[in-house]
Amino acid sequence: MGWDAFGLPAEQYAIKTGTHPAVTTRANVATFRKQIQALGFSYDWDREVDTTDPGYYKWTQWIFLQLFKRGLAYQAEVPVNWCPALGTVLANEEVIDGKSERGDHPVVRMPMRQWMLRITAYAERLLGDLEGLDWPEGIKAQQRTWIGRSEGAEVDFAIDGGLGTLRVYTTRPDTLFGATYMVIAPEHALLDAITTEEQRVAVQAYVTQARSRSDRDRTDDSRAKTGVFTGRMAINPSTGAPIPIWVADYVLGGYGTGAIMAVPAHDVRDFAFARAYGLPIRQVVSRDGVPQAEPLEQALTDDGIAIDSGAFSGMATAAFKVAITAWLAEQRIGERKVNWKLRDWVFSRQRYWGEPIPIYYAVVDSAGAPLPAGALQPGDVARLLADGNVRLLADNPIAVPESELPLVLPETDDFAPTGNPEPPLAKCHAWRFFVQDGVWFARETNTMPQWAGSCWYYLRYLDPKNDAALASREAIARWLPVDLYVGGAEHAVLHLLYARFWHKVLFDCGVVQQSEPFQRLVNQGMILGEDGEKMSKSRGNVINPDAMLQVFGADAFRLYEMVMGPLEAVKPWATAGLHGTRRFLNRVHALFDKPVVDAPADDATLRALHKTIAKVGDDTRELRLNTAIAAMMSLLNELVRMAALPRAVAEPFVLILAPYAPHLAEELWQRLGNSESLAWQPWPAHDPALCEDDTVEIPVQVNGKLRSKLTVAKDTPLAELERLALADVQVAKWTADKVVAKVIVVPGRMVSVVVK
RNA sequence: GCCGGAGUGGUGGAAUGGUAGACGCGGCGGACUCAAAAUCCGUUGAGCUUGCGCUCAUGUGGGUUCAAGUCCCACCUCCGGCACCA
Repeated sequence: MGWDAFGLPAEQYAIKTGTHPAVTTRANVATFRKQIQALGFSYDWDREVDTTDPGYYKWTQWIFLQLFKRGLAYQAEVPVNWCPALGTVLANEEVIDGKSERGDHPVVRMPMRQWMLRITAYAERLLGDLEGLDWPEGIKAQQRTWIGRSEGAEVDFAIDGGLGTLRVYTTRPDTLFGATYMVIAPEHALLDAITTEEQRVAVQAYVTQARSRSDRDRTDDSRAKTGVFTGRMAINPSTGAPIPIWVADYVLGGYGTGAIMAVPAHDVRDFAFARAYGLPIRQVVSRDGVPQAEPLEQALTDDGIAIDSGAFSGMATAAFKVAITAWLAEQRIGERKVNWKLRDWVFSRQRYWGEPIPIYYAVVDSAGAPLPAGALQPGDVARLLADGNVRLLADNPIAVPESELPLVLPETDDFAPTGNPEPPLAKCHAWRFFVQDGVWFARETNTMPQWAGSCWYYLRYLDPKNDAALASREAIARWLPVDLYVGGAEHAVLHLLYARFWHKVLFDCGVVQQSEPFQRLVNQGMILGEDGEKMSKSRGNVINPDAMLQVFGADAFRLYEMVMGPLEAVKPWATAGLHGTRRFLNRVHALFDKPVVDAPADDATLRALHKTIAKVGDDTRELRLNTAIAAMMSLLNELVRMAALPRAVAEPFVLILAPYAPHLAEELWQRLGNSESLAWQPWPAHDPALCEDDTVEIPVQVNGKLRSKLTVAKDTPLAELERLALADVQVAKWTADKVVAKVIVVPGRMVSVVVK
């Protein structure tokens, strides 16, 4: 059991009430632990972990240092959501339509120094290794989309006026002849240089407007595309034709080169833009070598046959791509290029309640000289820093030695925002500033995001008390990889991608021996409210497990959750269904009021028992918990008919029931005279011979319709089955004045007669 | 729009290409009870016959097959995810 207890909710509650997040966390953990224990899960509580425990986050920090040493953790200027009114930086989910979720205050995007993790360095492996994983196709597909590999080419376009070249990325280099204009993103570095004097005012106005637009607005597909001509022309290298360079925010600064060649005839976005601004549209791909009638209704984005493309005309798209990429390389104006949508991971948060990042910086004066210890106190250094008399060597981060981990979060009662974009830890002067070798240093004040602790917790389960390593080599060798990971689909990309990334880094560090952490993944479906809608307080359809436990008991509750339907399915709660599982348990209990006898069970009962043992075993392994329970219900329906209960039936029945209804099963086990818990009993064995019946019912079809059933010995020969089928009274009615054309006999299964 | 998943009785859901509706919930009838609840027994897809039976039925329309809920093609609806990524 693990508590992922750092993060926003505890911190926000702390700011609101003044209660330290550690206190809230402790109380919440105690409540949850009690609830979970009441359900009777077989967790190994000796392996309980808590991401906020310094003994745990020591290793979260240790992993960060490994990332840092490998150049996978670095600093960059990244925009954050700064809310002046609240005096704090907000997470993306706290910002709605450019306003803070709390209080509806304006939020501005401002650049800030952040720690980043270079997950992009692992993009290729994160994509490729999905192949071998036993995961739901949907999750794999989501990860592939998120990683977003695309193949294409980069191409240089000469800018008119001797301004050098503008490089674009395209996945359709074969449409180069159809590029009739170019677009660069508003944040493109060359925009200023490209813009002509006549257009400068218009372009600057557009850029300002684009910047104020939230990401959400910018990516709203339904919004009409906007843009402004920069005044500058470029040269299409394939045709030599001058084409205008526009600036438009439908081109993203952060992807590819931040500039595109626009081919309106063969790209829906370029088509819409060209239409809106009256730009030329030139067809260069056709379905069959013949251009479509103009004006075009829409862009033709499919592959096809090149037209009007110089020497390349007539080529199929795939071949053309190869040919033109080679030509571009030859001309030294382009090359093949693979691009990824995946971005590096912003790894710092301006929060108190998270793992401190184990990094510090030298404090230097305006001349760059170290600040000697002197008689200064940490508070004095803070003041010097605030007044600009000293600064931090932010470009030279220094790792906290591993031997000094954990770097513990300072005790404080002031975890409120600082009122400026600095994290709350900046206010903990005595923690932040320290003297080493006679000069001052300052610690990093950003903390890690909540993902950090949950990225690797499965490793800590292996060896949760180990103080010398995150887990011993023996424990890692013994347990990994995780053979079954059950989790919600909401973690499809972020958590599962981050965890895979860290695991691969640890693999490269030699800490773990497999490159993937979770071999098999199953997504349990969400339980909806009784109204079929997502449970939510505002909707008032929330089911409180505690109340259900009170009324129906833990076993009935567990059983109901399992019998509702397939584990993966999203399904609505129905309290009425709980009556069914409770009734089942009552009936099991009543069954044991019958005398338990040592006499052997009759053949039919024995067969039913063994079939059930086999089915419950198979279904449990395959996580078909609903049908496993149904099978036990069926068996019970047989057993209640008996006057006495043979021990040889009662004991295995209790044992297969135990994983599903442990409380009742344990009680019945004791009533059977056992003093030791059934937890130490092996799964009961089933006799395959008893799982097959001697006589079977064979359906007989005539022309595909069921007409009769034969009850015959299991191993009745084919010829005999055919004879019996044709002799059957019911079958004869349908074959009477017809010709039997064919008889298909599937032994033990079915007889199918075809008549004409 | 793209990707993934799902459409089966009144209802939750079962069904290696081989007897559609297992097992529940609910309903109906009966037993017990003064009565109700609980419990137990029976019954329960629709329709026709109320006889042995027959016809229809797994979102829609085609197809493959002796045989299709299951496989193939086209489409509809719902859920989840992504979405100006060139």
